[in-house]
Amino acid sequence: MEEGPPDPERAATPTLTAVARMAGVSPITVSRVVRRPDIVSAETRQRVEDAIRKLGYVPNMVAGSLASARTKSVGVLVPTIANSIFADTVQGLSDVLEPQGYSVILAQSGYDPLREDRMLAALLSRRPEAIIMVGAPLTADGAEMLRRARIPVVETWELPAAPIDAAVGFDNHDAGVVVARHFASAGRQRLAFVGGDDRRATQRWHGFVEAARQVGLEDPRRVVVEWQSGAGAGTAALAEVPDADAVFAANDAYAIGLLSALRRAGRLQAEPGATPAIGVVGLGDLEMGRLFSPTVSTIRIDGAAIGRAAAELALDPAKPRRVDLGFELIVRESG
Amino acid sequence: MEEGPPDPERAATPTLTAVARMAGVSPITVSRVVRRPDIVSAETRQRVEDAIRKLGYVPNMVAGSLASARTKSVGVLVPTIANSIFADTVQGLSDVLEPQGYSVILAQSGYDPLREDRMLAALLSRRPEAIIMVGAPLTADGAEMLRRARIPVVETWELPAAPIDAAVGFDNHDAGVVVARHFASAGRQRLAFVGGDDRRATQRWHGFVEAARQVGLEDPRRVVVEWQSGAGAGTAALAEVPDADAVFAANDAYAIGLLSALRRAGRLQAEPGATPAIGVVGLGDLEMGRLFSPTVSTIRIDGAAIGRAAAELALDPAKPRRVDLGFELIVRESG
DNA sequence: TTAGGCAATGATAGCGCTACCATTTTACCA
DNA sequence: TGGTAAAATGGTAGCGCTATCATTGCCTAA
Repeated sequence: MEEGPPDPERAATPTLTAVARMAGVSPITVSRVVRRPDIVSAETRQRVEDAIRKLGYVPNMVAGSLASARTKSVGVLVPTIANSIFADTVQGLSDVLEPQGYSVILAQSGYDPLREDRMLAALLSRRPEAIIMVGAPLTADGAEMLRRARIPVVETWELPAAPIDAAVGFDNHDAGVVVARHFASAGRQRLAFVGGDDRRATQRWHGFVEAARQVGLEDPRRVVVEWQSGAGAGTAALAEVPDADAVFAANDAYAIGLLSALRRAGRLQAEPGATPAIGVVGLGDLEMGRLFSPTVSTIRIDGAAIGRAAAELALDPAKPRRVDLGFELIVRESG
Repeated sequence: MEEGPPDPERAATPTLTAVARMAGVSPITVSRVVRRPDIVSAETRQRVEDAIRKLGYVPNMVAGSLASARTKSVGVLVPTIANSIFADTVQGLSDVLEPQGYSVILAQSGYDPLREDRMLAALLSRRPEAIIMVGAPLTADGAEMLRRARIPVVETWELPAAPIDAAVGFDNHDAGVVVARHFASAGRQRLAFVGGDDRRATQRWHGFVEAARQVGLEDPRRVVVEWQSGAGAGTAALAEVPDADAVFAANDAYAIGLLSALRRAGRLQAEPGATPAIGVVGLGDLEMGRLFSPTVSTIRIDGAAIGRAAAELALDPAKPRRVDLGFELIVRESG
C-alpha cells in the first residue's frame, strides 16, 4: 500500500488562515476569537473554536508580536539563578507577570560585564516590553543600550542615585552600617567582612567600614570570595580572619559555612544562650539559617517582594520609580 | 525657539533598512553583516558597522524569527524556581544554551496541571525550538500539545517509560528502594517517608514501600507536605511520625528541617560517631547538608548536569533520547 | 419613513526581517 | 584572451499575524 502525500492541513503547523478556512470566516475573525472573544457573536465563536480545537491551532505569537508591536514579554537579567537569593526574586516577578500573560525571558550575567552586555543585547533584540535586572548595568554601554530601548527598566537589589528608569531594593551601604553598629554595641573589637567584590557587596563593605571607624574601631578586614563558591567559601574564609571577633557575611550561605567551620574548630560556645566568641551576621534570611545551630543572625531581605514590586513598576510607568523595601536586622544566636 | 519635528531617524527605534540607507547598501547586506559577517567584504562591513553603531541599531529578532522560522529560543518549564533544586538545572541548561545564542523562556507550573497546560500553550505560542521541562506533562492535553509542536521535548528529573521525545534524569523508584534497603541493613524497623505528592515523590515512595516490604519490614508511614513549604515542613512532619526510627525525606530541606526538630526535641545522640536514634536520609545533596550537624545523608543528584544534558539533547536530535544520570547514596552522620 | 447608531464581519496593507534566486564583479587558469 | 568559477551584492516575495478603515445588516427614535 502506497503512502499518500501527507495532508498539508494536518502535517504543517496550522495557521490562523487555516482555521479561518475551516470555520468559513475571515482570518481577522479568528484573530478576534483568540484575543477578544467578547466582540464575536456566540455562534461564530463556537465554529471558530471548534476549528481551533480540531486543528490543534496554537497562535503564532512571533507573527502577532511583529504585527502589533507588543511582545508580552519581559527580559530578566540576574547574575546567577542557582543556589541564590535571586531565585526568590525571579519567582516573585513571575508570579506577577505570568497571570497577566507576560513571559519571562531569563538571562544570566555571572557578574561579568561583557557577558552582561551581550545578554542585554540579546534580550533587547527580542523586544521585551520591559527589562528587570539585578543591580544597575555594569558598563556605560549597557546603560546606553537600555536608555535607547525606551522601555521600562527596573534595577533591583540596590537603589542607584540615578536609575535609568526605576529601582526597587534597599540601601546596601546602610546594611553594612547597621551590622557594624550592632557589633560595636555588643562590644566586639575586631571586625571582618566576607563577601564578593561586586558592587552591592562593596557598598555593604563601605558602610561597614565607615560605621566601624565612626565608633572608633580599627578598620575591619575584608575577605573577598568568588561568587561561584557557595557556603564552602565561608568555611575557607575563616583561615583569613583568625583573630576577628565579629564577621559580617554578605550572604547567609557564607555565614553558615563560617559558623560550621567555627564549630568544627571548637570556637563556638557550647552553652546555648551564651554570647558566642565570634559574632556572625549574614544577609538574606535563608530558612536554613533559622534551623542551623546556632541560629543565624541576619539582615533580612524579602527577595520575592523585590521581584513582585519590580514587576509592578515594569508594567506600570505611572508607579513611583523608586521603592525602598528596606531590610531588618534579625539578631539570633550567632551574634 | 520652536521645536522642530523630531528626526524620525533618531527618535524611532532604527530598523535594518535605516542602517542600509545610512551605509548606502541594500537591506540584505546589513542583515549579512549581522549574521554572517564573513561573507561581506571588509570595506562594506566597516561602513555598515559604523552605521549600526551610530544609529544604535539593535536587530529585531521578532521580525527575523518570523522570516526565518527560527526563534533561537528554548522554552523551560519548572514547577518552581525559588528555594529549589531546579534552579541548578536551569543554571545548567542556560550555561549550554546561552553561548550558542539561545534564549531561555522560563515558566513555572507550581505543580498545578491546569497552570502547566496554560504555561505550555504560552511557551509554544512563542515557537521555541525546543521545550525542556521538569517531569513529564501532567495532563494528556499537555502531552498532545507537545507532540503536535514537532520540536524536541526533553523531560527531566525522571525517566518516563514512553517519553514524548527525550528524557534526562534518574530512576526515582530506585532511589526509594536504595534508601529503604539502606535503612533495613542498618537495622531500622519503622520507616517513614516525608515529601510532596507529585509524581516523582510518589515514585520514590513506591520504591521505598516495596523495598521495605520485600525485606519484611512493616509498611512505612507517608507524610505528605505542601511543596511551597520549605524546611519548615520537615519540622512539622516530626509530629506525624512519632515512633519512626528512620525517615526518607524527599529533599534535603525537609531532612534538615526534620533533623533540626529532632535536635530541639533532644532526640539526636550527643556523641558524634554514634548511630543516631532516628536515621534521616534526604535527596539532592544540598551544600547545607554537609555543613549541618549532623551532616545529612542523602541521595546525591546533580541538578546542573541534568540541565546541561537536557540542553544538549534539546539542540541535537541525533543524541540518545534517554539519559540516565543516576544517583548516589551518600551516607553521612544523619543515618 | 429615514437618518443615526451599533454590532458583526471583512478587505487591505503592512510589521521588519530573511530565503531564494538573480546579477554583477573579480580572480584565475588554460 | 576568453571562459569559468567564486565572491560580493541586490531584488522580490512572503513569514503569520494585527491595525485600520470599510461595509453590511439590523434596530431604534422622531
